[in-house]
Amino acid sequence: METLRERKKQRTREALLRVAVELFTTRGYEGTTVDDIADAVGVSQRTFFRYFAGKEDAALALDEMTVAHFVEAVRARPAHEPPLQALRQAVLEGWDTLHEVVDSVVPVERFLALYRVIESTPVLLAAHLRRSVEAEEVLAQVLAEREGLDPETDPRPRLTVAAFGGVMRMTERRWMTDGDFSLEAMRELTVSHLELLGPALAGKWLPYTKT
Amino acid sequence: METLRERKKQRTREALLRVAVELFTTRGYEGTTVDDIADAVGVSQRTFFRYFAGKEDAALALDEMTVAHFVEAVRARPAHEPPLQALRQAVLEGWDTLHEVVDSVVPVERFLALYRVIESTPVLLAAHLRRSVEAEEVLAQVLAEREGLDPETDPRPRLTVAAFGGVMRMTERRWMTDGDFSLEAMRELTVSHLELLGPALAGKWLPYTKT
DNA sequence: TTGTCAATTGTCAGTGGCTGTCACTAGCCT
DNA sequence: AGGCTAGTGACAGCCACTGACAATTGACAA
Repeated sequence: METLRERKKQRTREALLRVAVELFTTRGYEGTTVDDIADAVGVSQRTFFRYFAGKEDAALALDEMTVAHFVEAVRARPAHEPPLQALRQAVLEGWDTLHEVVDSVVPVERFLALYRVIESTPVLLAAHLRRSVEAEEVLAQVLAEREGLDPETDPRPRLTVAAFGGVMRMTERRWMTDGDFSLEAMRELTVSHLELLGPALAGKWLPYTKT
Repeated sequence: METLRERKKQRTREALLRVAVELFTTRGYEGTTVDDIADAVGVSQRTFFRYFAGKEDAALALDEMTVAHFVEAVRARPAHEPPLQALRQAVLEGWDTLHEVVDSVVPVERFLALYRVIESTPVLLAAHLRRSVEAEEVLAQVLAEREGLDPETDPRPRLTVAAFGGVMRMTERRWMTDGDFSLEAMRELTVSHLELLGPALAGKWLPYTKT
């Protein structure tokens, strides 16, 4: 077990994160000041900044956890799967097991609400995109290892991850704007987009028939 | 011709932009305050904010011009070209004619230096990515029109643009970090990446042989 | 030309994110 | 019990950014 100090720290951090998410999803990101969060938790503003690098960091902490979770899922995929297939399966797994990562802080629904805030707040969206791109670097490394390649000389790992990442973020955006805001809908969107990717990139487009 | 007032405004804006780029590339983005820029031009800080939405906006103004230029290049591509081919040609054209867009403010080399600053400054990179993603929405619309499709029902335009965009940004990053910082190198990287995209996404990877 | 109107600017005051410093308190360890 | 150290609060200060108002300057008609 841990020392009392560490437990206290953990509790403070969690309280800050929880309150931050609560306020961001109710009053909006810009409508919430760091003082609001600190006051609600009962600590000084200075203490908030000791736990989070910035307001942004608190808003994206949960997102970062899910990204790490996804990367782990890719690592855990059987080695015989082709790269794109491994990414695809890992994403679907990631969505299916979202609650395992997020529930310790807030219920999944609250996280999804936060996601909407991120997507609709320019500065948060920007930061989110940057982190996604950073994650791609890690993913490329993972793919390269799986295939026994060096990403510095063989561009295919990074290439695959970049295209895949582009499609995933486009899927997120459509998920937000299309009406259905359920994990099931996200699953379906993901599958159909990944299936269409090949044909869409290959030369001329045949007439499109929705499945 | 225009009124004196408009010419003055134009000159002020251009002076601000030029000085901003100058300072960002020499002292770095964070190392430059808005007051530095305003003082160097001889206007008040308030005036700076009347011409640019923020410090960020000044740093990315040139980038935005090149993006618009690229979108136009896509629009101008012959209708018979398949979508991905049109994007590819337009990008290459865009790099070849960079000077036409940028020279009116600063020499191309200075712009390339600014690009490095953007890529290496987290907050700027984030904003740059967000703008790129916004541009993708426009591009998807353009592709859809070319093919006579509705992007709301047919995901292929957005899909293509998303994958393409991912690859392009991955190319930018590699361009920065690989040694050769010339437009020619960028051209070659672009071509080789786009050529490898198809094979990289298709199932298992064959042994890679550099061309 | 001159007077009126509108656009542009500077000044000032204030908010909010974020950081450095320093004294103080509270858990830890012998 | 008492010294050590990690964590905290209070305070001062920087910088990006905004609203409000007054002063200036170009535009345009009488």
